[in-house]
Amino acid sequence: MGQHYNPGLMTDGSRDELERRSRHDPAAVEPALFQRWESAGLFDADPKSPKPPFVIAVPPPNVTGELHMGHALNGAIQDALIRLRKMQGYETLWICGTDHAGIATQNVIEKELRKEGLTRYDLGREAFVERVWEWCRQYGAAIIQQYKRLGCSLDYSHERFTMDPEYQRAVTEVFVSLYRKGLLYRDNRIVNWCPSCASAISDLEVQHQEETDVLFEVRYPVKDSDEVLTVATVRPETILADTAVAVHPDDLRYLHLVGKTAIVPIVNREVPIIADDYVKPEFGSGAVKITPGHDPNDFEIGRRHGLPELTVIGFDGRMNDEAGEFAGLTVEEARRRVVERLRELGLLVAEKPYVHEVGHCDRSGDRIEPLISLQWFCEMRPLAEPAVEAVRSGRVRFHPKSQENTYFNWMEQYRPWCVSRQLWWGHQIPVWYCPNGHVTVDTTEPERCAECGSTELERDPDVLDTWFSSALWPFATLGWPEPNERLERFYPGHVLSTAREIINLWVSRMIMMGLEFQGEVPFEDVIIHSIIQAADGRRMSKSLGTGINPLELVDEYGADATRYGLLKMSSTQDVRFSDGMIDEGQRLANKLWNASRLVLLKGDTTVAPAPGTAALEDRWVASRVAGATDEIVRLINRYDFAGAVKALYAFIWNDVCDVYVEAAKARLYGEDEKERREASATLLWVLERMLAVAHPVMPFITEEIWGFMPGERDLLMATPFPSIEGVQRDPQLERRAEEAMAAISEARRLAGEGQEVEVTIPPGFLFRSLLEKEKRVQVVESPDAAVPIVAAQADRATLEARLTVVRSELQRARGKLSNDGFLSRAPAELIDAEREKASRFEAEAADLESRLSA
RNA sequence: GGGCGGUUAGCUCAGCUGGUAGAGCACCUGCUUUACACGCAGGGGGUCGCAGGUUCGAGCCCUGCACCGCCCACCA
Repeated sequence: MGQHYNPGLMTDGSRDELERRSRHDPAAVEPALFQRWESAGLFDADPKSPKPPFVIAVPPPNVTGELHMGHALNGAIQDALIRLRKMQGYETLWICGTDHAGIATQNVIEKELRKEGLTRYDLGREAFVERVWEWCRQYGAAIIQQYKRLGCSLDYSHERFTMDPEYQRAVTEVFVSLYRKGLLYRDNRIVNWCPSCASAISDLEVQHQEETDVLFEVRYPVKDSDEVLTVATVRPETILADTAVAVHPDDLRYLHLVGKTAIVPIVNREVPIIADDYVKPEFGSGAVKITPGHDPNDFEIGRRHGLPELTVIGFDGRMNDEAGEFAGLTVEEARRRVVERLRELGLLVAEKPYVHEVGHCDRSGDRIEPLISLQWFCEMRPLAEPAVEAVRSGRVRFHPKSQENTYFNWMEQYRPWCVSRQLWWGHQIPVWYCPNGHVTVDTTEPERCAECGSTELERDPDVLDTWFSSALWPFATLGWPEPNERLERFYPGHVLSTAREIINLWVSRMIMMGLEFQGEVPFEDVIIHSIIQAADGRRMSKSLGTGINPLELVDEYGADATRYGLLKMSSTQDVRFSDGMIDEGQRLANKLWNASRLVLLKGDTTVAPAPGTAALEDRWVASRVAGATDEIVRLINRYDFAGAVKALYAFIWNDVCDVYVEAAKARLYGEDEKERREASATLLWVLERMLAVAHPVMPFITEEIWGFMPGERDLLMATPFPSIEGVQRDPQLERRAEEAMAAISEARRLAGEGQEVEVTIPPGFLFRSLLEKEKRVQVVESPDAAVPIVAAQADRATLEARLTVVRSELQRARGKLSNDGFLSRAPAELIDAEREKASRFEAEAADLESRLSA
C-alpha cells in the first residue's frame, strides 16, 4: 500500500499522451491499471488492521460458470460498495471463490464423457471424481479472471472453493453437529426424483411449469356391487401402483361405499375405499385414486391410512418389475399401453385436455418423478425460527424490504429439507453403516462401528446438496472451524448482494447456519438486485439466444462504461437491457477524460488544488461538489445505485462541465495571471474531487486520470474519500445559480430566434461570462435589479402569444388564491409562492399589454 | 390457488413523507467555439393502464378491473 508511481509534476510524457488522445480508449489501459492495484496489494485485507472491517462474501459462481449479465451487475454493485468503503477508511474484504455446484458440474463432465462414448460408471466413482477435479484445475474458475476484467476488487489471494479440504472439513463438522442435535435424520419418504440426474432434489430445486396433459377418467368397479367409481388421472400408468380410492368424508354420494373394496383395473388389485379430507368433492367425480408410491399427496394420505406403498416406476424412469407386463417400458410408453388396455376393457370414460403445473428439475429440465426413497433430511423448524426472528427484528434487512415476504413465506413452512444427492461429485455424507444396521457419524473415518464395534463399515455413498455447503460460505471461507484471526475479524460480514431467485435457496440458509454455528447473522443488509432481461423483455438465456455477454460489452465500451450502465439499469425489479445505458457510461467516461485534459493541459498545474473563495462561481462549484458528494454517498448507503449514478452524471456533466468549466474559461484564457491561477486551482480541486467520487463506479478511468494529476499521490483506490467537512455549502448561492442559468437559457432561446436580447443582471450574477459569449445578447448590470431580467425586441405576434400564456397562468394562480380550502390548508410557503407567481404574471401581463398598445 | 412487483414522452427508466410531470436515447433547429461531434445551445413530444373514491389539491393515498413479470403452492 502507499505505492507512489507518479514522480511529481506532470511529466512531458503525460502531457504528450493527454494531448494525443482526445478520445478515451479503455481497452488499451484497463488491464494495466488492474495490475497496478493488484501489485500494490490493494485487494488484500489485513486482519491486524485497526480500521473497522467491511465484508462482503461474493455469491460463489459455479466453478464451471461463465460471467453473465447477472454476475456483472452484481459485481458492479459489490465493487462500488467495497471501493467506497475502502476509501472511507474501512478494512474491506470481498471474499472470493467458486462453488463446486454438484449436479451442474457433474453434468458437464458426464457430457464430456459421453462424447468419448463413456459413462461415469465406466470410470467408477474414484476415477470419475478425479476427472472432475482434473477439469476444475484445468478449466475451472475462469470466471474469477473475468471478474478481474470488470475491475472487481475481490480478495483474489484467498480464493476459496467449496471442495477445498478445509471447506470439506467445515461441511463435515456441520453435518455431524446437526446430526448429534437430532436435526438430521434418514427416512424413507417420497422425494422429487430427477431421472436424468439420477438423484433426489429438494423442493426448492423443482421448477413448476404449466403444461397441457390429458386428463383421463377411469372406472373402478366396486367389489360385490354394480356400482363403479370414476376417478381422474393424468398419469394412468400409476394405476398399477394404486392402493386405495378416496372420497371426502362428507360426500353423501359416496358415504355408503366407504369401507368397501374397489378393484383397480388391469391389475385387478382389491383396494379399500377410504374417506379423507384431502379430497375435493367438487373436483371431477369426487373420487380419487391413491398412489402413495408416486404422488406426494397420496403419500401423505397413505401414511395417514396405513396403506401399502407400491412402486412401479424405477429410479431410471422406466417401469420396474412390479409393473408386470409393462416392465421395462418408459413412463410414456407405459402410459400409452395402459390407456389402450383401459379402452379395451371399456373402463376409459373420457379424455380431456388438462392444463396444470408440472414440476421440472431446475438443472436438467426433466419432469420430476415423485418416488419413495431413503434419503437424509434436515429438520428445519429449530434452524428456521431464529432466522425468521433475525429478519423480523431487523438484524438482517432486505433491500427492497418487500423481498422479506419471499423469505417469510418460505421459511415459515418449516418443511424438511432433503439434503442427500445420489451423485459422486460433492461432499460425501460422513456416515458409515455396519452389517448389523448400526449407524456411525463422525468427522473422521471411524475404524469400527460406534455401537457394535464391527470393522466392516461402509460409507454412505451419497453426497450433500450443494446448497448445504454454500450455506456455510460466509464463515467456512474464513477458515472455520479452525479458530483464526481472519474469522475473528471478518465474521460477521455486512452486505450480501444477490438476485431474488436464490433468497430461499441460499440467503435463508446462510442466515440459519450463521446463527447456528457462529451465533450471529452473517450479514446485516441483503441487496436484492434487479434481473436484467433481454431487450425484448424475455429472459436472457443462452439457449434462447437472448443472452448478451458482458465481456463483449467490456471489450466494446470498456469496463467503466459497462459498470456504469449496469448500475443505471439496476433500479427496479426487472429491467430490460438497453445498450443506451452503457453508451451513456461510455460518453460520461469520455467526458471525464476530456474535462481532465482541459484542466491539466490548459490550466496552470503548478498551483495547489484548492477551491477559490473570491469568485462567486468558485464558491458555487465548491458548494456543488459538497452537495453532490453528500448526495451520492447517501444514495449508495441506501443501495440506490441507479440514483447514485444518475446524480454522478448530473454533477459531472451538467454542474461541472456545462456550467462551471465553461464559465471558468474566461478566467483560464484571460489576461489576468491571478485569476488564471485561481481558476486553475479550483479546477484542479474539482477534478480531484470528481475523480474520487466517481471512482467506486468507474474505477479505471478515474485511476488513470489520477495518474496524470500533479503532485505525489497514492493510487486513487488507496486514497481517502474526500471529506466535505470544511467545504462551504451555500444553498442560497445555488439557488441564485439556478436563477442565473434560467435567465441565460431564456436569453439564448430568444437570441436563437434572431431577436436582440438585453439582459439586466443584478450585482453578483454568477455566470456573466456565459452571457457575454452569446451573440445578439447585451448585458447590462444594474444595482437595482433583484433578479436577472431578460427582455427582447419582439414582433407583435410573439408578444401576443406570450400574453396569452401569461394570462392563463395568471388566471390559474388567481383561482388558486381565491380557493378557501387552499388558503386554509396548504402550507404557507406554497401560498406565498403562489402569490409571488401571481404578482409576477400580473406585472408581465401589464408590461406586454403596454408594449402591444404602443 | 396465494403473495409480491410493474403499467409515466417513440424507447429505457426516475419521480423522496400527496402541491401545476423529469432524465438519457431517438427526433427537429442552429453551431467546423481554441477539453470533448462519444460535443455545445435551443426546441417539439405525456388526459402518468382503466373506472370509481378520499382531498382545497393525486402519477403519488383507498377500492375495483385489465394486462405484464416474478416468487411460492400437494387439488387428482
